[in-house]
Amino acid sequence: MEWILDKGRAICPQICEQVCKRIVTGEFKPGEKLLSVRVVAVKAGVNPNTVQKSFDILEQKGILFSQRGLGWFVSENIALAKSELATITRTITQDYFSKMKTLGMSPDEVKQYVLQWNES
Amino acid sequence: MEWILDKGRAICPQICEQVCKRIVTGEFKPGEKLLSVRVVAVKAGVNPNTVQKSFDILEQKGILFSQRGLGWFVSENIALAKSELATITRTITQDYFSKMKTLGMSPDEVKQYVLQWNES
DNA sequence: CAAGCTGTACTACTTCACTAATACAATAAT
DNA sequence: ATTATTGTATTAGTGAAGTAGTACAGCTTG
Repeated sequence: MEWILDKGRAICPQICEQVCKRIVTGEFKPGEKLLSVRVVAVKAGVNPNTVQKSFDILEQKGILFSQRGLGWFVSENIALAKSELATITRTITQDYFSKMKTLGMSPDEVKQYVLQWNES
Repeated sequence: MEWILDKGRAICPQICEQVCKRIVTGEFKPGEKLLSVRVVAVKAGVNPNTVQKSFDILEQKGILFSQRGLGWFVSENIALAKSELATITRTITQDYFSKMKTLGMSPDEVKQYVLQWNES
């Protein structure tokens, strides 16, 4: 369970994204217990409160749930994570097109530009 | 000269981008005098200091230059703005691919996803 | 029961980007 | 020369995001 976070972006949403992704890819299974807030915080090199906040958000969306004294668990309803991930993907792409538009690129030009992209 | 800025992103780089774009598209011509820092600030609904900072950055890159008591002017060397805009475009795209990768999408999958995108 | 895990809550501190206000310097127009 | 407009500089304040530290509550295991 590696946590590669991009400093410079807000950490909270990144953790949310990562959890959703791992659920969708099957790395986290329904009902599975996650590592504790503190442990994740250390592994990710982040403050426990930030992890807590992220998990709270995911709980509100029904993707995770917590049991006091026990830990955090993956919800049985994977569809929620799947849908959330799709929304995130969409939002990020929307933002990308929006930014490129302010630089004077039409959607079609953006598509062409992306197509010829090669590099990681 | 409209200034549509996306709150939520840092304003400084957005102003820099916009100026570069306008130079490249020919809206701002070499040697042309820009509106004053204060006027731009009002038009963009932003603080004059932020505009000043942005222009300073562009001056450092040789894209703009200032004359005390006179105003800000577009440099004769448009290639600099062109190159800067290309760099920005590239960086934004790089970031986009990077974000999508953390969501589990390979570059090829990203390309497919972008291709079928329709919406502004 | 006691110890050691958990989640939860709260307050204070730091940093960054931007805002706000003011003052000063240089140029042009009158 | 005076006035207005410009760039420039400085200081202080604000809000968001994250850090840091501490404390409390509930569950499990020995």
